[in-house]
Amino acid sequence: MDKDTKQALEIIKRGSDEIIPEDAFKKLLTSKKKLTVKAGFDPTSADLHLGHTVLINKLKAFQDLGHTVIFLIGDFTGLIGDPSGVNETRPNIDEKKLAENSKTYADQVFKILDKKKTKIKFNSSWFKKMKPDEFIRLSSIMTVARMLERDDFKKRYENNKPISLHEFLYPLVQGFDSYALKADIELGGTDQKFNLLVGREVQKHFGQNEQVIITVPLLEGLDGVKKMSKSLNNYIALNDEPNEMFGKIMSISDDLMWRYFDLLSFRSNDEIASFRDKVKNGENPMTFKKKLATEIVERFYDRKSSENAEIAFTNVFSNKLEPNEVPIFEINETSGISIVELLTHEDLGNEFIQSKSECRRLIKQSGIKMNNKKVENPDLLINLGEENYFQIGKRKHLKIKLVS
RNA sequence: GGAGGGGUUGGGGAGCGGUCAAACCCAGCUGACUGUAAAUCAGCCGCUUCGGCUUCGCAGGUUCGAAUCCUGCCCCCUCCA
Repeated sequence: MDKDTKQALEIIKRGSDEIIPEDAFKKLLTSKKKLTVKAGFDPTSADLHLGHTVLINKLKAFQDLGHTVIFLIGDFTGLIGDPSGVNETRPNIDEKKLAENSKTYADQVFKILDKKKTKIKFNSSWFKKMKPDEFIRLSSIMTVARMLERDDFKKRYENNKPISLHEFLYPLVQGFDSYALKADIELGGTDQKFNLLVGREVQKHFGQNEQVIITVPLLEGLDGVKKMSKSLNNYIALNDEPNEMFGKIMSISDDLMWRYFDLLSFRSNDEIASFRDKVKNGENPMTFKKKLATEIVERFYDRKSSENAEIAFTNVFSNKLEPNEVPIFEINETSGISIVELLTHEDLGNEFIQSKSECRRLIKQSGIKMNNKKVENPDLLINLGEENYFQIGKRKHLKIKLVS
């Protein structure tokens, strides 16, 4: 194996979980052939988050090595919903929604991938044409017993949780995509392993070379334990505002930070190793967490935004300064009102405090500051003409002017 | 078609005539500590004019009193065929 091939192998291996079969992969690399690398995404929800980008980053690595990347939008598979790792049936989604999501997906992905070098495909384009008899023949490749071997299905079956018939079709449909695209390599999350392997079987069944599969780990969410997902609300969305994105990254634990470095940063292995050393020798991990946050915000926005986000973060949280941009609200009343009434005023909506009960609770727990002073009396009267600066907890800041 | 099981506050899941706004766990929120860390600890976690009020799939009913019993309806699951 020559030096370039070796290096390529190393790049692809970083952060990857499994390469199956690895020998076949090495052979592919050695052949110097331009490889077709496929990864599929179901546009089942509108927003991508950083967890999804682990895979996209890997695609980018292939792209940078000169291979052909196919970004497959599962607008057909989306009708099924991938059962992988899921404990219950996914709801079906209507086609219109899928189309909308597909578009946002593509937009977000090309903040990482080079659009010109990427092929976008929709699997509806071949499945819509497929005749029912062909589809049935496809489904005959798999057996029910095989499907029930899968952990997720097995558990559901044992626990008397429903498994819908269409969920069995998912791996086959995904596998057929590989055949339709003549994929040499397919990437997926570790939870996709079964589906990816079925792809090999489908290709074999139709007399095609079997793809090599590469799995990448699922990124843990902000809690550091469960996988990042929207439904667990532990995610960083690609379209989170720069300050928010920065703040969320800063809130992860030190341990998790290294995981994020490995899977999300484009820094070299050597550089990351040197960061680790420095922390081990007593440097503040925050320094490096900021580097990570800056790199990622810059990837999805630009240099300026990421710098501003860092400054804003340091001001508000380290130096406890008032943020630069505090929203100001003007509220009309005929006379002075209590602080509870003010903060729960309908003109503020539900963004800050949900109810008067919650507001009183917060005051009791010393969670509300007015003009940097702890509020202790829920009946505190705010007079007409006053403009006050409120902090609700650590994160919510606002100014309210009471006028007649 | 038949037989069972079930729908409880964001999720999971107790409760099975009063002591229930409803155990417990998770998530979330606030405070202390900090590097907005994480971990930990403490408190909170339906609404309220703090008297109460509205909640336990929906609609009725029995009772002094129901999430708990009865009737009907809707929804979900499993098994047999």
